[in-house]
Amino acid sequence: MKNTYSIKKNKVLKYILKKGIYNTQNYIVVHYTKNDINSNYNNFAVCVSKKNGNSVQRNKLKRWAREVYKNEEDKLKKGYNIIILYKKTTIIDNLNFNDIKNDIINCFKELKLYE
RNA sequence: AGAGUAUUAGAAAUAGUCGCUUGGAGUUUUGCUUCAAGAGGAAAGUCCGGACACCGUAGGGCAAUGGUGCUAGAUAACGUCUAGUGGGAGUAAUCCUAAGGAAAGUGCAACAGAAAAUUACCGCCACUUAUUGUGGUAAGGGUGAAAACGUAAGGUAAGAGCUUACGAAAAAUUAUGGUGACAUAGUUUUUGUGUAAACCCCACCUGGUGCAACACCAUAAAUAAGAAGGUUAAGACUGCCCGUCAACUUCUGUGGUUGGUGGCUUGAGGUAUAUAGUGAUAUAUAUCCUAGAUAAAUGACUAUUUAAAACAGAAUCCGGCUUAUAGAAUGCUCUUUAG
RNA sequence: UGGGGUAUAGCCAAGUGGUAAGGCAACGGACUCUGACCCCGUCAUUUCGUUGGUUCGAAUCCAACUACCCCAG
Repeated sequence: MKNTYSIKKNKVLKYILKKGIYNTQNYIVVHYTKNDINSNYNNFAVCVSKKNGNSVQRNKLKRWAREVYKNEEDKLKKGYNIIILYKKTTIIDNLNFNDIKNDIINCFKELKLYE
């Protein structure tokens, strides 16, 4: 992930979740806003709730989301803050990597984040 | 066939594409290339014990609080472990055991029952004023979770460890064995309810906070005080000059916002062999260096083969305990059946 | 990372070793022309989050576990 930075401040996350535009799929919610500056980079974060399982399953969900973002990074527009949320009802037992991948790609398409 | 116990490992291999963290080397310069390494038996719960750091303390002791509680040993230490003793479960292998003191003192023991610790309701016996009385007695009845050693004989007015025989338990003491807990045997005395996971007594241990500890670097706002400087259109002493104060600038300091670095992984380490020991473990020699992230790395996909497989993710480190755990493998032991 | 607390009927909640008070709700009855208020009665029953232990006896004492909540920074 060359041109992205991770979001570290709690204030920024809350601002994006309040003011941002979002779209939902079966397992995933994506929020985004524009950056203040006309910049060449994106800010990115993944959130997994504690209701989604124990730490192994949460870690795996995070890795999947980061993997999808890494593969789709070059096609995206620049200058946005993006957050990927998992819904509280998603459980890892019935899921594959491809389900998550299709969800995220559909979200990005609906939000018109592709160039 | 069934059971017990101890230990081991806890998905693997090949090829390809993309990618993360740390370290080394190279190039070049802050990027790239290449090489190597990269989660567990419980990393979990945070239930104990330590290392380490800071605070407190001259050094030590007593008390309080809290904890532990058979013996000997191991260990840095422990509430842990090993080997035993006593008690309990099991045909057995084997397993379980907070297991000091109730004869230091206090408290409690509902209902029932006469009585829950020096007790007498019914009853038995004697005397009698002949009964709804006095005295003796605790064998029998009944209550209860628990009732003042058990059985038999003697004895007696009736009875009673009152006496005797056999047996049970406790205390003291002697002898033998054992490092010791304790065991065996004998003598004397006694038959004194239960509860300490109720207070308590006895013995031993115990200062507090915790890596978000702590150290260093840079840094925001406001600023007591001190030192130096000497700038001015400027305030005061003072009308002017010098000077001093104030103000100004810089530094120290105070204050503690934000970010970073260290602490951070070579250690009560691992592996192998030998020796000592029943064992936990210890000693010696040789050899090896095996995660160190910071919103948190160790991953994703494709193809082939075996397999269909759990519980589960390091966060300062170490020794234990407890809890979760698919299907397996290996060693030893016991019981039953058949040959 | 460290520390603390709670769990009792559908809901709220008392109960400090001797067999679980009370209120709301629910159900049944009574009153009323009908409904509400009022009145009477029933409802924890192998049982106090789960498991095990101490005790004659445990919601209560002890240990381990589960779920939820709070605090410091």
